Amino acid sequence: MRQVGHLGVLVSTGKAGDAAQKPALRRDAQRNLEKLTAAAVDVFRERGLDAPLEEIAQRAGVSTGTLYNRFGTREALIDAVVPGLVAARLDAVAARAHACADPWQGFAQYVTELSELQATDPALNDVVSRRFPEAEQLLALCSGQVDHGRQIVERAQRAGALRADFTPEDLPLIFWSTQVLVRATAEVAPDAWRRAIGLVLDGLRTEAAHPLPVEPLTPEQVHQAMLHLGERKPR
Amino acid sequence: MRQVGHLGVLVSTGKAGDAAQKPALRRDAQRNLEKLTAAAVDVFRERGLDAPLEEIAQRAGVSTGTLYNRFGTREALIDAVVPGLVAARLDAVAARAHACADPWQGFAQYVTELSELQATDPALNDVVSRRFPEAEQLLALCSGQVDHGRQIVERAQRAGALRADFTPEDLPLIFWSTQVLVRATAEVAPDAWRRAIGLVLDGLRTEAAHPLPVEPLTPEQVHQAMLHLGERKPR
DNA sequence: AGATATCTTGAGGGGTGCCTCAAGTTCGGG
DNA sequence: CCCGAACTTGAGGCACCCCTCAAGATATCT
Repeated sequence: MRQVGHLGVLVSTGKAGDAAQKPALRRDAQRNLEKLTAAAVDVFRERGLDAPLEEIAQRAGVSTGTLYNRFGTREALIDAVVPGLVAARLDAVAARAHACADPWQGFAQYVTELSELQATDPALNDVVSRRFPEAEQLLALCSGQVDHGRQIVERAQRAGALRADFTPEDLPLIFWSTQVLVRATAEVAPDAWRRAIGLVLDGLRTEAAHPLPVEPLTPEQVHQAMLHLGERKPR
Repeated sequence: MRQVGHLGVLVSTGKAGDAAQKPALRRDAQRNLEKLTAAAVDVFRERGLDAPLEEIAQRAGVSTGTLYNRFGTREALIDAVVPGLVAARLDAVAARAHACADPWQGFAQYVTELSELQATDPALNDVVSRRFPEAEQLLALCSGQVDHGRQIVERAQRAGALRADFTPEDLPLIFWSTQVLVRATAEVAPDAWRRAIGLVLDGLRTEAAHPLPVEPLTPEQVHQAMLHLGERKPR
């Protein structure tokens, strides 16, 4: 029973060229793997990261068994596909925010553009508002984005524009709101989220600040909450 | 084929004492109906209005067939049960808001207390953020609540405290946000929503107002959006 | 070409939940 | 006490979706 470990792709778990070289897929298997990742990209973009795996297999022209052979779990597939799908756009948003001369402007633009991505791309929406703990690449990517967010927040606060009691852990609150708003209004008023973001931003300026009733979340609480956000069950 | 119409309860669809008197349930059937509504109250409160009907039947000690005989649809059951479950508390919230001497205070308290109910009671959360178009009683109740909301908003605006470009149709945006926030943080930081509400409220004061990027929703759009909010599917 | 390890298939078993209907049970008036 | 109408039952069909595994197909090495 050779444990191939459902990797197949980028086995670079440690230093390269080590003992356990990649077992080298058979050529047909390699083709299928490519068809699968391509299909996954399409389906995830259209339907979000909860899309039925059966649809991905079908669109790749392959049976679900093959999908499970290649990637053993949904999250492995996500990890193989989604970072490439979202990394560039997320980085670009953070970069544009940093490039903004006015720190408040940079912050506001960051929040707005991220929400815009959420509204446009279901996969990205899931990336921003949920967490897939088995998806290491994606996890790393997210933690990088969290850093960007923190810097953008801190810069706006140093400039005295963003209220001082705001914390980077408050950012997710905003994106969670956008998530549900986008879902609710996508087919009826696809820009409605802009209005909500506008209202919130006005509450984030230093001049607007009134004391807040409770402490911010800890990063760990944010993480836990994001895990819960994917659950299907009412309770 | 006698069309009894899945009513059984309060047939008062039109003027009473008319032709189609209530067919009068058999005594055992009446008992079952009572057990069912009692069970539905419990289950809806614990799990929200999407709770499996099978669980309600089971908790009533009755088969699902009986449940479907009495109420033909989930919404009929909701309509029979939920108004009594929420009306008093919703009215009380609105009344307290009106009773507040300071209009801004009244508005802020209204938003806060409604969110509090959302956080506490899954059934109420669904009532506030979704719409069940077949549930006439409940629909009527909601439209009454909308009126209350509108009055509270307008009073705060007349007092110059609430920004003038806020509309009653913006209220649902807030409650949708609370909905997702409560779901995400219930087990991790059950008061987190208070922080989000605090931030939003600070954006709603007249002094905080900056121009908003898009028009408010129409009441019809709000209605449509609330219909969508219950959907299971990613898309 | 033959042999063998690798890969694919797709039916099938899980689980959740909705809804129905033929057959059996119970009520309650006569 | 009897019988028909009213009521209940619960297995079974449906729809999703997950994941597995024995059997068959295919690539690659010699």
